[in-house]
Amino acid sequence: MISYGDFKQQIDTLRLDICREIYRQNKALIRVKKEDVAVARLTAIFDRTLEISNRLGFQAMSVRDLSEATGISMGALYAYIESKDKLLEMILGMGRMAVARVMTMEPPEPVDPRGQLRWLLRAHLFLTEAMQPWFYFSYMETRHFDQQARERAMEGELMSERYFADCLRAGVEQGVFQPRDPEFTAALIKPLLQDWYLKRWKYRRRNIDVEAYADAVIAFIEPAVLQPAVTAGCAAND
Amino acid sequence: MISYGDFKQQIDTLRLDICREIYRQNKALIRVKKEDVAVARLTAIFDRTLEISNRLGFQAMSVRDLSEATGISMGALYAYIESKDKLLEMILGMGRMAVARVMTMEPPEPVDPRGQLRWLLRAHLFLTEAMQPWFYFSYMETRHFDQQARERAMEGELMSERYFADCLRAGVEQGVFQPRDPEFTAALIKPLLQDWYLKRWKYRRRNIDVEAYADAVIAFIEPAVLQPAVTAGCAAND
DNA sequence: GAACCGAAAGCGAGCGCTCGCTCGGCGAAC
DNA sequence: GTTCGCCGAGCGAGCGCTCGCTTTCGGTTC
Repeated sequence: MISYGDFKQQIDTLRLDICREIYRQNKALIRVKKEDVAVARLTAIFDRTLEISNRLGFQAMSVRDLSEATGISMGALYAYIESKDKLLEMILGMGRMAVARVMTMEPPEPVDPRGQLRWLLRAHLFLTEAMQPWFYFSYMETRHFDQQARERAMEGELMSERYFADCLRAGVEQGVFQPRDPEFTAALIKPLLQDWYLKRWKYRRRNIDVEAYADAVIAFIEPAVLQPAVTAGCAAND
Repeated sequence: MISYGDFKQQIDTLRLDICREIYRQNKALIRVKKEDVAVARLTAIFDRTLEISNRLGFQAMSVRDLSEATGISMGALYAYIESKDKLLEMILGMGRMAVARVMTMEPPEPVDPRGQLRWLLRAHLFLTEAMQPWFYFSYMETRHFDQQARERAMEGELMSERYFADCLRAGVEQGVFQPRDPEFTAALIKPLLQDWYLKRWKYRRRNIDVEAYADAVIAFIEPAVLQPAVTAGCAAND
């Protein structure tokens, strides 16, 4: 099973690639021609935006705040972003791309439903840990988005539930999991994963890292989904 | 066990009392003297504020929006609220009072840990259902509060976890619950309860009401906390 | 290497607008 | 007639964004 450290490294490489791709997509609107400079500054703009927004909210962040935080003047900022709204769109696009790429990574080897559930849980937690600012931002700002962006966010939520529901259904068919409503169970799993990036302070003050949290969540979920006969064994072995 | 309908009625009565109390507390700052008029309008101001804020965010709600929604002119509004910030404080105070009063309601009769856990879960869900706009507001706006209000919100979160942790600890001592870290388990229960008021759209589109959600959460949690021997019986009986 | 030049990138005061909030005037009620 | 409550135009501040100007960069000429 992949460790968080390895995972984090992959994500960090991915992030720069994605920023570069966003630059190329929006080349027509960005007035800065030298790609390396532009990508580096765009990345900084995104990072600072997430940081300030997650403290104050995106609306409450003024472009002057962002200018001060990045060290880029007002005028120069608008050479990189078309408007504050488009900045938000670019940031959302960046996160969606990252999620899409990670989710198409296959689990290391074909596994049984229980192993697959564990892999799914860990992968989700690791991803949201590596990109915590983005996930927090996306969760908290959803209601300020325009309709299209809100629908995309809801679809994202439902899609990730589908991964879990599919896995649960497969487990039920193989007799490994209890025959509970898989959609509902998946819906209950989601907030357990989201709590990790929404209330970091709670776990940080208890010195719980993402690996420990993953273990605890798995131990919490499995008794509810595994057939009772298997449950006892599970509770005992970690 | 109390039904949601009964519970909701109690809360509705409580709400008016609390608005009246808030009026009396802030009498010095409110320029309107006739109590009945003032309380009625204050209640309307709170309701409309929650409604607009939960759609757009509190910051994005302009006082002009609120004036239009309540039918009270700008000038008159400021006869009821000292400032937009104080309005936020009053609303937070209202919710805190309601929570405090409900939480001091005793469970109908002394029960075993398992029954008490069920009662706690249902009471929490019913409360957040009856006052969903407030809980949603409080959750989403926390980061915009000043430090004191933020600390109060965090304390509220931790306090409600403590209820669950205490209950779990009692169950462990009596041999009913598994000897897991009660604080951590309580921390995982919290997001399951919060999902109900944070993502209503998800459950509404599946026609799941608060009673059904409570049942599902109980069925999901109990296998994780009950001793395995008892677990099998639980999974079978609802 | 120095001097020069056009293009690229950066700068920040200022624009129009909306925000939270105020205040002088006004009608209704006792 | 005095009091109470309501009204909405108007205030300074701060917002997103622009634009005329300056600085920096990279190549060319002597």
